[in-house]
Amino acid sequence: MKEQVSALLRKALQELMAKGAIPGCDLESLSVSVPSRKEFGDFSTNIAMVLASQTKRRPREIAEIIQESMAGLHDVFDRVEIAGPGFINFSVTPKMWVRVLHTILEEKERFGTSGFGKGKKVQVEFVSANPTGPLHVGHGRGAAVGDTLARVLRAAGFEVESEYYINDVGNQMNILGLSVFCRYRELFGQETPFPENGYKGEYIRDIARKLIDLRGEELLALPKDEAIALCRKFAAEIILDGIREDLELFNVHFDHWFSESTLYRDHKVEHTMDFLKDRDLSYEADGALWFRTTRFGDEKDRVLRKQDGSLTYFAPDIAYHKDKLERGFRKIIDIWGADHHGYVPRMKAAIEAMGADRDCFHALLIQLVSLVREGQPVSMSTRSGEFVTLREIIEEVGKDVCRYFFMMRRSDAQLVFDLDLAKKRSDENPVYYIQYAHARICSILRNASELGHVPDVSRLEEDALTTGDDLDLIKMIAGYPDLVVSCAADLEPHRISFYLLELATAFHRFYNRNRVISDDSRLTMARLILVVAVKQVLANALGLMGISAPESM
RNA sequence: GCGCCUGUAGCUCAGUUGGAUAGAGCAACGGACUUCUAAUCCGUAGGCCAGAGGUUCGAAUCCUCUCAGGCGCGCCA
Repeated sequence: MKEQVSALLRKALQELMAKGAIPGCDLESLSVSVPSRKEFGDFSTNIAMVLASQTKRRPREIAEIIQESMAGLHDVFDRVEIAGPGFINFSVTPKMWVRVLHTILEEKERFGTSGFGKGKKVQVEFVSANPTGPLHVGHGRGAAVGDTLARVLRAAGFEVESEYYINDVGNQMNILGLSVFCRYRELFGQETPFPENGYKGEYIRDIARKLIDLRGEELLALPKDEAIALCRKFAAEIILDGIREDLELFNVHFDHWFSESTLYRDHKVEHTMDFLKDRDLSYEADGALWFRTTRFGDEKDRVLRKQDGSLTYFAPDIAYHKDKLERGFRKIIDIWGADHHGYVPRMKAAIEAMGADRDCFHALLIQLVSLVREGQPVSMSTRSGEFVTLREIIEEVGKDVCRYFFMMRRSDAQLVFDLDLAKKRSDENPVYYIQYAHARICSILRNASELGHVPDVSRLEEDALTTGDDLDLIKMIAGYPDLVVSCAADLEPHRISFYLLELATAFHRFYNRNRVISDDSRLTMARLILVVAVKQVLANALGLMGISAPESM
């Protein structure tokens, strides 16, 4: 609808400009918005004020010219008014609004999708936790945000690939192997000093036990290095399988799992190092190899190869992102913990060094999640192995609640996860509130069906819905496609959760003040179609968040 | 010391990227079930948008400074 209004306005402006009645300007920046107050109509534009400020003419004078040129569109607008300093406000006719219902019922689960992204290839990489332990709540937030964003971008017409980067190379993997080996030996009564920086969680013992089930005491006889390597491989596989299961349980699916080790296997790290060297973007100093990131706006150069000859984490990461570029992604989105924010400038530098536009890379930073139970913070620390896993939370409060709660805040704001609230089945819990709206509609439809009322769009009469309550609801769902676009454009998927809450509120209000099924068969049909449309939008938006839309509760 | 993020109602937070009289939810208070699911609704109250300057027709939003909190500033990952 907004698009239609925008198009009509654009057409009117073009004609006026051609006649020289108003100053010219590029129509790209034309902004049509939904005003904050109902009295200001359905849509509003500030174009007259923008044009006026460019030419020192009075805004209202220009507004009047535009108003006049659009006054004839009676089938679309009830009113075109000038208000305030020079806003032009449009009120769309009820008939036009009712037509939106046709669109929704025809498009069904496709309603809200658009061609905004124009098929541009975009990659969203998220979670990417090291396979050294189970996913914890922090990873859960990244998973919820990343998966929702991927779905949102897809709906907005981007060609999206979601990816999990497996850090299966490097020191932390050796420590993992060593940690498991120590527990393994302990289980045979061979006391072994546990590494200072080892993984202390109980899951390490579980893995050691599984290893014993499979291989018995075989490893004790092997050379230590070999035994540790075996432990490492075994542990990584088990942990990664666990991560996959947890994500599946969380309704998060990846299109692609990318293993860091393949970068070495395929010599991509090596080639990247050569690439930088050939362009004089790296140099030797103090026995190390440095990348000239300062050429691309970083505050200091960064080490690629350490004095001891081993690579930093950064080196394969550059190769990884080079690979992303080579795979043809025009927009690369990485979702990281906020504690990695210092890493953004050097990654942008790397992107630019590889000849791409630095703005095609986006790092979405996810802030900390803290858990609260009975008003008390739940203590967590990864180091000591005392952390609450994602799986525990899902099992305690349910997948749907969990996904919603992680999306209740902007991703760069800290999140307090209230476990007691999450389990409450009342109006305080937004998830049940929203799902209840969906279930209620399903119930109405069941009752209607028993009475022989079957929603049929072809029998929808355009003047059957006239009350403010009916139209408010239509306007709300009509705005859904714009919401999806704005979430995709700004990479802010959390807005979906707020929209859902507002839509559910609008529906519950409607329900309490109006009857869908009544003696008036014309109105009954129209309202049935209206609630089917609301149900569809609720389901579509919940779907973007990976949350179920129950038929009954 | 330098850099990034945050500061909006008693609490938790939105605010569509500069628009009109700043909005929700919870908590508080008062109401609504003979009615399609009360896991619901309606009403009341609640504000120096941390503070001070600046930019302009117009600022919670942009710029500068100050204050408060969080996080970074590894040849860790």
